[in-house]
Amino acid sequence: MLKVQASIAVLEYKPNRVAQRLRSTSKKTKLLGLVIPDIQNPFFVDVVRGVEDYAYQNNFAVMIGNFGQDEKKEKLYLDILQSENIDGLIVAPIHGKDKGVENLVKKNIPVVCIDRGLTDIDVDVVKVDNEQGAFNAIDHLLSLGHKRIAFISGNFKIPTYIERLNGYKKAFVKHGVPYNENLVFARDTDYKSGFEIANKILELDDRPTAIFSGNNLLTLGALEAIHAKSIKIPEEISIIGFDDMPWSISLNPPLSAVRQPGFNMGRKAAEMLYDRILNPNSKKEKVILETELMIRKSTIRIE
Amino acid sequence: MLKVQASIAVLEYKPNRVAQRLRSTSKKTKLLGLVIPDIQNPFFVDVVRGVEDYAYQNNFAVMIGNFGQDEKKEKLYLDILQSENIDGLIVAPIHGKDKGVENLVKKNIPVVCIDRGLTDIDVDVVKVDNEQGAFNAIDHLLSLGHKRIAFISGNFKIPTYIERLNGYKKAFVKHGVPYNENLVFARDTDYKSGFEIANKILELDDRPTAIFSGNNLLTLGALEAIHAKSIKIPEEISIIGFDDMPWSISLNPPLSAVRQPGFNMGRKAAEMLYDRILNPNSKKEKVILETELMIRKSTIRIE
DNA sequence: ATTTGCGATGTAAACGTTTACATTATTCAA
DNA sequence: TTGAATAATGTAAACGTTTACATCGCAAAT
Repeated sequence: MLKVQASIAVLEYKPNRVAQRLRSTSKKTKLLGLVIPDIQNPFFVDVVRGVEDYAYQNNFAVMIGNFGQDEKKEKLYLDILQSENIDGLIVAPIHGKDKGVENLVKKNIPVVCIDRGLTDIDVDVVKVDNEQGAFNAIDHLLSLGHKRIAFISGNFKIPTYIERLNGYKKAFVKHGVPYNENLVFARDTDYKSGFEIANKILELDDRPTAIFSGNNLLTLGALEAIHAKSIKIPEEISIIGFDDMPWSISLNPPLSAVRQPGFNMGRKAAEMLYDRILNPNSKKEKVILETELMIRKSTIRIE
Repeated sequence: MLKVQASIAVLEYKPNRVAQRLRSTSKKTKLLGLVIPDIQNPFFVDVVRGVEDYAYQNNFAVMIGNFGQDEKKEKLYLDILQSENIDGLIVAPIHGKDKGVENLVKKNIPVVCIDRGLTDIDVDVVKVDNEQGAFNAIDHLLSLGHKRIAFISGNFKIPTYIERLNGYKKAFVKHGVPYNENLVFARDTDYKSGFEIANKILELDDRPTAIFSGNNLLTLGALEAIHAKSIKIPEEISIIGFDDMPWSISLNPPLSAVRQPGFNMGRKAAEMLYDRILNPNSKKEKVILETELMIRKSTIRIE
């Protein structure tokens, strides 16, 4: 063994990553940024795990920022990560015209968007076929005879929810059922919104026979509202949610849901980011993954 | 306005955090490390949110490592964070004799332990009264007339689970019911373990009338196993879990649980870490927070 | 007008690496 | 044994700050 190598071993020398990152020009410093809207949402936890899985295998460290749909907070994390000299960034932009993310792309910092793309600029993105996923859910409900189907959505500034709304509408068209815009409600993407919107829906004069909720947390909030009013699922109201969870089967009742492959999305995004770092000028890639409709016990046929 | 200040504003100059961190001696660089066992566990997500909440308010960035109870992975993250020149670290050590964490403490790097302490060394820690929490759960079950109460635990190398076991035993003593060690099962802390152990329990000749599960994920796994066998909760078996979740009320049935204040634990840990950074030689602090017993519908009196 | 005081600006070294090159040591063939 | 080739080691500058100190400019006081 060489003398230098031997000393490295003896002294347990570990290079200082800060100094490395400061000096290094070749992108070998190995730090990824990951900026997500809501770490309480199990879907994004899966994404984080996917990213982290790839990062770990490839000796990257990951710096995570959770912005909770707060635009200021997102901006701060973007600034921080940039001034941390990250090699690249995986981000779910707060909305389709996110200037903060746009700027990073323009500065030629490797960026891949996850769950949602950017409308005004060409960027790598890995997402799910939201329109098809929502279509499948509503198609299922309509096939079961439901006509009044409420949609608890997140904010329509987020492209994901626009796409899900499109799928929702398309299914109505297919079944020749008129679409009623009074039945779509959009607010935040958290538990509380789901709870509150569901309460409003349940108090409607002509109560819908089914609810389609736009994400994990909205579903869970809606469930609490329904149970609080002792309304029976699925006998009195059907519900199907976007996003599946490992424990969906243990909910009351076992929840029908549109499954997104969160872990794979995260992993794929990390892979793509790695490619982008190595190859900054290659064509931007759009990866659209499939959803899967999980039919369990929260949806039922009505006459 | 001064000329220099003016130029800073005009050019939108943002200091490079990497260079700052490299040079700075005063601990003003503002980077915290956070190392947790399982980001899929909603309890730790709450902890992360608490830490992040404090960090955001105080302009710290947080670098998160999720080690999934993999000792090598934990070691790697500890090394990485150290060579990132973090100002301090919040960590849930993989077990009570975690040499990696011990070393950091010895090197005088500010460390606060969360959820679990270290047995061989004096360190700041914020945790919950696990013994009391488990005692309350088992006391509740025994008061309801249960005598055969299985315990689905995590690995007993983790101090948390030893403490929970102690609470379990203590409750038996109080009620004068003999404690049966064949009813305590310890493996990993994840969903799968909960599922598998519950399966084993449910196939026991003299099937327990109640289950106490050691964490969130174990509970959820156990629920799936019970439902898969179409065993009715609470009529045929009662279950109570350590860790509450926002959606516990929407589980089938609404879950009785021992609530831990995860968010507050995270926040408190971040505060303590900040103090420790500012004041490296002050006396180490132990903060023990209270749990709360949430009685819902998964536990029932038997004759 | 000159001095004093203090805020603003300037300067150089240092943090621990990488980069690019120069130098020294070792190996192997002739 | 010599020389060439190659491996190992040495050197200096640079990355973008902070630190500590020196200098400058300007207002108020003399």
